[in-house]
Amino acid sequence: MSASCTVNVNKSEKSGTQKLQYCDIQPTIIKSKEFIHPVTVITFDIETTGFSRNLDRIVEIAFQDLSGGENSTFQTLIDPQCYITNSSIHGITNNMVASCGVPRMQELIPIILQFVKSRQKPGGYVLLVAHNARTFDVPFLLHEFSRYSIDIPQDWLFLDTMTLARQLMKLSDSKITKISLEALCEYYGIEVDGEAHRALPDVISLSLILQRLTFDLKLDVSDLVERAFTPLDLINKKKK
DNA sequence: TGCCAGGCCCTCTTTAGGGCCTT
Repeated sequence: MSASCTVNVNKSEKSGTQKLQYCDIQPTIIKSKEFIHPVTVITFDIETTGFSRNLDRIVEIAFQDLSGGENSTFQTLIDPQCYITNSSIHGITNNMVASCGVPRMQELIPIILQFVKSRQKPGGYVLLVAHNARTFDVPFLLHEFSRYSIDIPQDWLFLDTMTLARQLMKLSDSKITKISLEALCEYYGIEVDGEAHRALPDVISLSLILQRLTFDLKLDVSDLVERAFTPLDLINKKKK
C-alpha cells in the first residue's frame, strides 16, 4: 500500500456527506473513479481485562496512521476502574494503571476523537483497521463509547484483517494455515518490535501485515473500503 | 432460570457442531 492513502470518489456528493448514515458511506466512497475523496487508514489495537465486552474493560489502546509522519502513532494505558486479573497475558498491572496521569476512558475518548480528527484529511473518511475487529476490538470500542453516550463519528469505517487473512488462506498457492496475528507475523517474517500483547508493538506488526496482505491480495484502498463495516452493520446483525 | 463472549468459517453440515481468534 502506498504511504498516501487516497481513493477516488464523487466530489459532487461531498457537500451532502454530513447527512449520510453509516450504511451510505461505503457506496459513496467507492462509487466513482472520476473524483477524489481521501481515506485515512489507521490501524489500532486494544488490550483488555478479558474477552467479555459487557464485563471487561480496555486497559491500553494504540493507533498508527499508515500515512506516517509526525505524531502518526498514539498509545496510552487506560485506568479500567476495575481489578486486572489477566496481567500475565499483557503485562499491564493494577499498579501501572493506577499511576498518576493514566486516564479513564471517559477522559480519553475526546482525546481519541481529537487524534483521529488530526490525522483525517479535509472532507475525508477514516478506515480503522484491527485484527479480529468485527468480533473483538470494535464491539469493545462501541461499548466504551456507548457507556458514556458518545457516538462513533459517522465518517469512521472499520476493517477486520482476519477477513483478508482468510481470503489469503483460500488462495491455492498460499502456504498459510493459521490466521492469528502471531502466525501472520511468522508467515511474513515480521519481527515484533517490543513485547507482544502490548498495544503499540501489536499495532506496528498489524500495519506491516496489512500492507503485505493488501499487496498479496492485490487490493487498493477502495477495495479495503468495500470490505469495511460500520457500527450500524454490527448492531443490525445482532438484531437478526 | 439462565448467565458466565461471540462471529466467522469449515465440515464428519444445512433442523449442527466445533475450532479459530481476540485479552
